[in-house]
Amino acid sequence: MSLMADPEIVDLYVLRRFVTAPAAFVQMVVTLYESAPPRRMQTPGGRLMSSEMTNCGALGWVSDHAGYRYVTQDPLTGSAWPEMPEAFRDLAGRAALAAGFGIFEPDACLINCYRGPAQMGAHRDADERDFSQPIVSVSLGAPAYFLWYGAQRRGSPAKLWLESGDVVVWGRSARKGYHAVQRPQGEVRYNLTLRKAG
DNA sequence: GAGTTTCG
DNA sequence: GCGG
Repeated sequence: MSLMADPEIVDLYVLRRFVTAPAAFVQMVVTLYESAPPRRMQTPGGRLMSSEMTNCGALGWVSDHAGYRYVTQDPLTGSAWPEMPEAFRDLAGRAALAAGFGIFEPDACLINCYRGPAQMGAHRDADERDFSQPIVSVSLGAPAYFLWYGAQRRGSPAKLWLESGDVVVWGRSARKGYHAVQRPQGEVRYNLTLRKAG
C-alpha cells in the first residue's frame, strides 16, 4: 500500500456523501438525455467504449477515430450541448472550495453512464487547456471501485469505494494522475466529470 | 489515446 | 495520418 507514500495523493480528496439529494441529480441527467442522448463513443483505435456518454455545458468531450477533443456541438444532433444545470455548477464549485481549490467555474460536464459490465480503463484527463483547474467527479447511483494509479499508469492503484453522492476532487500534483473505474456493483451508475476545459 | 466477457 |  503506497497510498500514504505517494506524494500526489494529498491532492486528491474524497468528499463522502457530499451530494444531499443524489436522486434529484439522476433525474436531471435523465432529463438531459432527452436533448443529448447517451451514446457509446469510439476510441481513436476504433474500439467502442463500454460506458455511455453525453455532455452538458459550453464544451463537451468527445472521442472518435480522429482523437479526443472538446467540441461546442453534439456530433449526434448537430446542436449545442444542453446548458449545464445550475445545480451541477453550484455543486462543483462547492466541492472544489471544500477541497481547497478555490473558485472553480466549470464549462464542461461529461456524463458517464455505467450499465452492467461497463467500466473505464486507466487514463488521465488531459484534453483541457488549463491544468491549474481541478477535476470534480460526482458519483450517482450504484457504487463502484475507483482506481487511482497516480503519475504512472502501472503498478497497484489505490482502490476507493465510491457510493452515490460521493464527490472526488483532484488537482495540482494529482491533476494528470491516471485513474480507472470498475464495473458498478449494481445495475447502473452515473458519473459527472466537471472540468474547466476551455 | 478512456478497448479487450465475469473466464476455469 | 500523426501524435498525444
